[in-house]
Amino acid sequence: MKEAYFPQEIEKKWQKIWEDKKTFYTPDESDKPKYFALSMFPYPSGKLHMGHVRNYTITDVIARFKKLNGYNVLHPIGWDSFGLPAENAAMKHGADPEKWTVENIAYMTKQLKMLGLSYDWEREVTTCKPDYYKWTQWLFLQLYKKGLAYKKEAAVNWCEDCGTVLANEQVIDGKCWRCDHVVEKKYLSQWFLKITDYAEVLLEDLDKLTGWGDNVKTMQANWIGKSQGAIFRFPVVDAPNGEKMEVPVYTTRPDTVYGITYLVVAPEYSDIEKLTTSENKDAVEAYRANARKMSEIERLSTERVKTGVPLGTHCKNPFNGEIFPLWTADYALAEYGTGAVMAVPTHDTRDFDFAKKYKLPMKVVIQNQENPSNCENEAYTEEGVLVNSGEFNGLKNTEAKKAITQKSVDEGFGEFKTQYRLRDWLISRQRYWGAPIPVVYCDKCGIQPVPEEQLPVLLPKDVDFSVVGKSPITTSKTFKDTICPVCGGHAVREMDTMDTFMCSSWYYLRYADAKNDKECFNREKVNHWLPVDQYVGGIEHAILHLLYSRFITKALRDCELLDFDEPFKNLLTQGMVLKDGSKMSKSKGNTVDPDEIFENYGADTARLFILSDSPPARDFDWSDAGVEGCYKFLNRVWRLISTNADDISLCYTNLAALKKKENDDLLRIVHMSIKGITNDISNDFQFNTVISKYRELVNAIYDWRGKKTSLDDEDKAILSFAIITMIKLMSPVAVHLTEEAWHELGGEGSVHDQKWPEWDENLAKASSITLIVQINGKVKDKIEADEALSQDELKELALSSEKIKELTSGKTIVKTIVVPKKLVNIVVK
RNA sequence: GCCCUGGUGGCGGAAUCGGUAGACGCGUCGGACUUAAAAUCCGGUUGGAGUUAAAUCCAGUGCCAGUUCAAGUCUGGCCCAGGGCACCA
Repeated sequence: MKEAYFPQEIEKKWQKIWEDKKTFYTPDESDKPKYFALSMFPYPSGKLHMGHVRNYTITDVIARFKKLNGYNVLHPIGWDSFGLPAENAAMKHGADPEKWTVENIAYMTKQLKMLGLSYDWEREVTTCKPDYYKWTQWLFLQLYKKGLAYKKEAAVNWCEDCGTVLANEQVIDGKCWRCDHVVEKKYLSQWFLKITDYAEVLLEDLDKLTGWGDNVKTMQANWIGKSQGAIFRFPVVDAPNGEKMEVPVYTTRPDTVYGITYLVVAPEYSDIEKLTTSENKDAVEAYRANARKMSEIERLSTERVKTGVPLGTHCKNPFNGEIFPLWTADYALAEYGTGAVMAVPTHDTRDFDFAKKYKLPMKVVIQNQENPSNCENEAYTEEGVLVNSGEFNGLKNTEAKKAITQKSVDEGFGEFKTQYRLRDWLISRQRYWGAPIPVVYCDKCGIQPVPEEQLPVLLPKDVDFSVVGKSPITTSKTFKDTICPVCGGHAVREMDTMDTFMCSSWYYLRYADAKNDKECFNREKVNHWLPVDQYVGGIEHAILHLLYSRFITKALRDCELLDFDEPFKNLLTQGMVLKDGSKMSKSKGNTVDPDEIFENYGADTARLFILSDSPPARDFDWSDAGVEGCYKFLNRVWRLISTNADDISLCYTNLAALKKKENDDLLRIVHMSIKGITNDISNDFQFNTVISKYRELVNAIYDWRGKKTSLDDEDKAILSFAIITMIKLMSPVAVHLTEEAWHELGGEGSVHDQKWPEWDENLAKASSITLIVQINGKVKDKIEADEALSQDELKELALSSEKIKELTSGKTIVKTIVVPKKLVNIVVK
């Protein structure tokens, strides 16, 4: 065995052998239990960054650990390869997005292989390839048949910079998630998926996800935004055209209904023109025009002073017969509830601000009996008892909610209503580089889905990427015109492509059956491998990808394509990789190129380091000194093996020799290491402590060896056992070094096909215990003791300590607490 | 405003059950080896008091209370940081 550690040489060699021997390929059939370990697949942006390295290393170690523990592990990888950056690069460099994407995938594949990841490359999926997007289109058609995909004209989020619409989930603080450009509203006819049909079950089933962090679950729950309240319909008393009209409102505060003093409709409210008197028409029109011009950010700012104008008409409150005016104000949102709000200034802070500004009347209807408020300076939004509320006076407001709504139901002008904040998922994109939405528009037959046997609807190649202001796909001369599948007449194709999140919301299913060209996946195979046992990825997908995937899984279950309802059993959201306290980014210039690390230190160092300093869920601060430290440690491990190689034999299973040495400290430390490392991995994948335990073990072997001038056979057995076990324990992390060492020591097959070491509970502890002796809870003495001692004997031992005698002399011992094998606490006065 | 997560040395962090606070590493200081350096090895490193040196003592896990023989860990109240949601009626 070479004396020096040359990672670059070893790593290349083994990567090739593993690939040639298909060491990490996964059969579908196996008598072992299955385990599906999955990283969120990458967008092929060009090069791996450290976030990828962290993500894939974590999942890789999990996959390897499970494999060594007897599981048939599925650990695949693929490419989320449709999307705007490819198209932008095409526009900039005149290249084809496909070419750009394929080249990036090739480069990043090389990098992934350099990292030594145990992927089954036979199952690689690439969302931009026709053999994949054919099935994305097919799934869209199934959703369409189920009534879960529909087209409608609506106000949608438009990013001028990206030249496309965005889903609600892709608008962050009024800006585009990808480019940060301010998002505008546009009225367009677009395709939506009915995720709102699943709002309740998406919320409810969060409880089933015991393997997910609360942070992600609450984020999803907030996003779904369930609230319970009532709908009340208020008759209009003076509609200008004499029509009999009513304005429905949604409220979560039916208990305040006697306090209504006006009503607000959103500027986009559908019936607003019919509700405006001729005298007020001009002012209302001007107000609406102004609201249209404002950006979402401006409009939704809570800081902004509220504005509005009266419509001139009035409604009647069926509860008390009061007449109140109608206003329009942009603090009412057209898309939520009914687009109209009943205003109770005394008990809602927004209504209060508005009423103060326009000097609208206020009426207190809820009172805190101990500390009544007249609501002159602020709204009273706490709980209380109803006043000025007719038959409901004296009721607690929590009870009144139900009673008042019930009355509206009985009298026919209201109902109980559950409302969600979640909106349907807009999947149309006015871009080229995506899966074409498989529908055509026939002059006679209207919207027609493309027949399944005609899939895939291929992306045209004859497009001009230099066009501005429209999708490049519209420049194709071959794509647009087609034949109607129903009447055979002329039809035009849908020119929009699908949101890439549609492609990524089912890719994990395809891994179960990646090469199937007859179906999107075989139902049995998908039921066998799914749900994913461990999913690992960034928190930035807490809502977007994870919510969409949950929805698609449930929808496909309802389409009877699979038989489970949650795709990801356990979720680990890994923290960000930081440098100098902030996220690595090109603009900040604080990135570290993985290639350089591979070149200078090797992949094993990179893998070891990225796991070492922080638990996976927390942010990780990159430090060059830390990398250096890990490299030194691997050198130390290598030296330990190479300098002792002659004394190490794989026949360490010479149990007789080991048995004789049961009290050997090293033997015990090895067993403790196996136990500790196994538990740390099993318990939330605490790889940082796993690595400190590697170091402790290595240090202990060095210490033990340093104390021996010569080794007898029993010593050699212990040393062999220690080093071979160390190699196995380190094999999921230092994948190349351990493989090389395994072979140099004469090991058969791959170290990655061995069994994970087991520990002996009796040996996985020190041969004696350190008894802690406390007085009044403070440590005063430590005594080496036999662990077999009884409680009384421990007490005796503690009291016989000279130090303790001295400290307790002249004092009364009130009580003595003995914790077996650990501690004695003497309480004195 | 509501919700989630976190707060421990100079730094990253450790501490299954309430039972030795600071494992392991980084940094740093001192030493060995060397003509010298690198590499490697050994030792110190929470703060304060104390001593020639030690022994030893005191304080200490964001703050304030509480429960307990014993609290980083449990309970109540607060402060700070990060993240999510938010004119959602």
